[in-house]
Amino acid sequence: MVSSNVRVRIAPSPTGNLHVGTARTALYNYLFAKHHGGDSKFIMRLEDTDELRSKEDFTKDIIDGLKWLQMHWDEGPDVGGPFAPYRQTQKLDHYDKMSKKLIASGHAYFCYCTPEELEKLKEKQKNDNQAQRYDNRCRNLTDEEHKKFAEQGRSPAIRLKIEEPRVITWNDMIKGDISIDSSDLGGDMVIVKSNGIALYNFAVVVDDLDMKISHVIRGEDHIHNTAKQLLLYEAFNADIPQFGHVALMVDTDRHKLSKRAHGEMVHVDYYRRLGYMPEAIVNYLAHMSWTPPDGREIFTLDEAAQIFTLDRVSTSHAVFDVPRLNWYNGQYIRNLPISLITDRALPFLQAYDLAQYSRPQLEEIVGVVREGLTTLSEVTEATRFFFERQVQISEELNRTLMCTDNSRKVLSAVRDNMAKFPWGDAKGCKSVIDQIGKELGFKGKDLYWPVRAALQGKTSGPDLGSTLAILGEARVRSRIEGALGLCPR
RNA sequence: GCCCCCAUCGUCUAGAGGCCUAGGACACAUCCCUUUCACGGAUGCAGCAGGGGUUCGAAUCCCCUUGGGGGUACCA
Repeated sequence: MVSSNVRVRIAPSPTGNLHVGTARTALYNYLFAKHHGGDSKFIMRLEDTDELRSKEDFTKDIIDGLKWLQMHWDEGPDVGGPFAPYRQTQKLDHYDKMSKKLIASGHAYFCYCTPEELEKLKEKQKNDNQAQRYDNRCRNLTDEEHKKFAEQGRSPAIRLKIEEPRVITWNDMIKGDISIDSSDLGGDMVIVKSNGIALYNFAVVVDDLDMKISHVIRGEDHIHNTAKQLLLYEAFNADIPQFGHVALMVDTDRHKLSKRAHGEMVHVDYYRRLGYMPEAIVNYLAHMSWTPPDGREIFTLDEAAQIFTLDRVSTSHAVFDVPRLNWYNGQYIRNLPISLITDRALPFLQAYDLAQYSRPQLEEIVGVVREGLTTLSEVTEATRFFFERQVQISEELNRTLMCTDNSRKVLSAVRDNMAKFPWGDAKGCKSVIDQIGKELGFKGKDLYWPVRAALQGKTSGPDLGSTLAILGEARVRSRIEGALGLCPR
């Protein structure tokens, strides 16, 4: 808890569902703010100026997803705040006003070039083997020329003058000194489109200024944007925030994680549906490019916030590795309170008749299978035999195991000793089976497998004593009798 | 093409000149525990991209090469 007044933001654009990369960037901003404590604020802002691709469904997915991951913001489109609105499409007039200021101060100008003209310019540059960029041709239009274009009915875009050459430098909080030459920025940049809508780089700067953002932590795909945005801060003669660029997450082929190439696996919602724990996702994402000083692997959001610093964020790409995420998920499934895991498992058990068990029994059921789960969606299959009236025993198992004389002896003995089982007591039930084994002279597989198969429909699964204890007398009796009936003499 | 960023086991990383015969975790393999599957425990496998410097000493600093990634829009 060093200094207060840190104001950071996550600014997703609702052009797709919540991306794991966005989640990680949000996480680093969140941790940074929480680490500084005091009056520090984590802000959520929607960058929806791309009217073609933005959708309300995506907005909902992003907000829900981030909240599900437990990253709560202090200001945002849904909770408001002192610098509302937090949605760019609601600030279009404001951007317009701000752009006119830059024109008045001589930093920006109207550009009447049509897309066709620009295309032609590029074509020519390409043929001449020159770098493709805007040639600043509208920068010094005379009043007469302005009039002429206006009379032709052309509506102008607004461009920011970019002085060339000059070096733009900043000390990146993650990467250290970065410098970019203004000549490599592609010429005077458009800040407002000819349809009057502000462009990304401009809207971002205006918003970050409006919202008094102190630190900008984002993906390194924004490094050149930062150079452009720095020019805008200068034009506004405003204080410049600190910038930090996090290396991207890539796939096993080392390409940027994208919806196009990877489909749903880049979306947080995909993992949510599969039954991943938000705690595990956050832990995994945090640990991806940041390591705590003490090297621990498992930590909560709060614990991470205590010790999070940007100087421990990695400068190089990280491969998004699902097996590792799975390991984290398994850890949390095993160690979070059983009542919580049961709550989360319930949606995956809706196909079953849950009323046949009490809540404590349901917790026991989830408790005995959780050890083997990677994702919670697997709980459906893992617990099937607890709920279904009839257990399916395969042809083969039937032939090779169930219909042998030995198995029939074991099962008959279990049926005849039903009264001896202390239902509800796993250890007690187990010892009754052992007792039966002793009397029959069976042990190991010979003893356990027939019972296991009769009750679970398979020879591997959760602990046998627990299974008996939870199933209870009625279910055990009917399953044992069912199994005996499968191979009548 | 041009610009920028990056470079330690297959993967995530520790490492800020001697503590490194390079540590941990995931994955994988073997063993132990165990009626089974898992869990857990133990062990093993495996890495400083290459080449030059600087230095008594380099994974760590500098340069080059190579490789990888990102950016080059009136998208965000």
